[in-house]
Amino acid sequence: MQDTLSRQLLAALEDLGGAPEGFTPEFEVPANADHGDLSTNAALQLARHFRRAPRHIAEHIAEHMDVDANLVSGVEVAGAGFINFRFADSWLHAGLGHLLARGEAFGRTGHGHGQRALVEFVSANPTGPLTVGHGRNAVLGDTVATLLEWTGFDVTREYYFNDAGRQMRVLGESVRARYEALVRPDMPTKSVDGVIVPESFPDDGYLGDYIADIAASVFEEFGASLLDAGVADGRDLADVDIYKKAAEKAIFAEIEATLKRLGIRMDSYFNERTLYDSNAIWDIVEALREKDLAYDKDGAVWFRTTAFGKEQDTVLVKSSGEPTYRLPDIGYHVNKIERGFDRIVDIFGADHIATFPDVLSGVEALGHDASRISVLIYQFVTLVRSGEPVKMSTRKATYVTLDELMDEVGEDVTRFFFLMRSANTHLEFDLDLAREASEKNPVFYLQYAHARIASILRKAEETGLQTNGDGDLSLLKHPAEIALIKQLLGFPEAIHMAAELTEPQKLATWLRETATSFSKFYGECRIIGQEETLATARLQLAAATRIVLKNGLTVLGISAPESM
RNA sequence: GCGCCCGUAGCUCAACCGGAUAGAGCAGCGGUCUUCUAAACCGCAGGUUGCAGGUUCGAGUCCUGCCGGGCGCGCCA
Repeated sequence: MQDTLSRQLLAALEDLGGAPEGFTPEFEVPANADHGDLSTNAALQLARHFRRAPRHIAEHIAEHMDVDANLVSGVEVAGAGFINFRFADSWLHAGLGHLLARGEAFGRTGHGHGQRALVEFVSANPTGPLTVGHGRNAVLGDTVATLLEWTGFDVTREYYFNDAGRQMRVLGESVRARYEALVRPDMPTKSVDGVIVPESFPDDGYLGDYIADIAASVFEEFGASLLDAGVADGRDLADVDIYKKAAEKAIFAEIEATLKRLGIRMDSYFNERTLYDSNAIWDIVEALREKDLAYDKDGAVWFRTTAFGKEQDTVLVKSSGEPTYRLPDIGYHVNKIERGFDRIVDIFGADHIATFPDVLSGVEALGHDASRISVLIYQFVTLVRSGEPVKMSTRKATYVTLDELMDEVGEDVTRFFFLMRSANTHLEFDLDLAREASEKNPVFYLQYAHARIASILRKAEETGLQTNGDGDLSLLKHPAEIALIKQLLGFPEAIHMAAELTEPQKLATWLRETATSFSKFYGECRIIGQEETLATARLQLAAATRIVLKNGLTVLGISAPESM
């Protein structure tokens, strides 16, 4: 539609001497329905070029545009020089027919056809259960991935983790201490952050109950044999591996189960260690040295981030010889590009805001196209309990787990809760009001509209009306019907916009408008009991609405119930 | 101190690369079920878009400076 209008508009400008090279008119859907269905500010933009009043140009265009009456029923000039187009009913009816024919594929577009996308999200090291904060990450990432799939990309969902760092070692030591206490119940204890722990427990160890559970499973498998083997003093770091492995396995299993509850399945788990094994990170250091972007100082290797506008250079390799996280991060992103992904999306918490530009600089410096990488930053979720913010720490186990949240409000509400707001605004969640709040959650509004349509279709079938026939759609002329059709036909664009901007919240907002539009139609236009041809046509409009709501909810990962 | 994000109705949030009269929900007030699901619908009320400038035909949106909140600023990740 826009392409057609665009061509006709440019043609109408020929008598004025033509539009400047490369000029493309912009169209938008006006906020106010009085301003038509599609509007362009082209005349305003061209005023300077033609040295004429915008209104004058607009009028010229409106008069000289050769529009197809089957597509557009009206062209009007308004305001300072806007040109407003009104769609012809026949075009809307044809669109509705197309929608019904496409069914559950309606909304899918081919923008990304033939391209591969990688969405990296969650990426929590397996040191404990997923928390509410991880939930926001997981739901955003999964939904962005689905949006990209709907716009034609071949999408891979990837989870990045590191099981070789300090965090994981401390985790293993925590498990080992709990295990020791199982073998020797009389072992001395001490207190860490107010929790009684075995004496050998690390001071910065993980305090959650799940650590004891993992220790118990190790004890079940090995009995006391690990101590008998002479590693009981707990000072031999090599042996911590057994505990670490056990913890990693158990925690990953739990994480996967939690994600599964949310309807999320990862396609790939990427272990940071891969980058060490392949020597990739050391190749990067050398490459950066050659470009004079890396140098030695104080026994460490530094990255010349000042060359990219930073105030200070940053360390890539510590004087101990260990890389900082920045180096593998660069390596990881180069790896993503080398794997051939055209579009790469990272989902990061706000604490990464300052650091990922370094990574992009590194990728760019190594001669790769960093513009393929986009980063979705989300602000933190603050939990409020009894009016007080809850400090969240995985180590201290003062978190609320994602599972607990789902137990309380359900999976659908959990997903929608994280999707209904723009990612870069702070999210405050009052646990005491969780249940109450969930009943007011707009997700029910969407599901209700869907269930209501399902009910109508059931009832219509009982009445003997045709629910899948070819009614005469041109009978749909009521303002509420026309408004609803226009809304429904905007679905592919809503998906595309949400995907393009990586803002799933746009789709959630759009779906709410759709449900509202349907409610108006429902209130004003009865179906059952009307003259049969009209009833059949309206039934098809209802069926089309159901398709859009179902597809939209599916993209968001939320169920579309048949009844409520 | 420096960097990034945010500031819109009493509350929680929208507003599609700058567009026309800034919109919803909740809370408040008043209406609507003997007919397809009232988890709904209709109406009323609610605003100097934090403040002050600037850019232009036009600014919630872009720029500058303040004020307020958040997150970072380590040879931690």
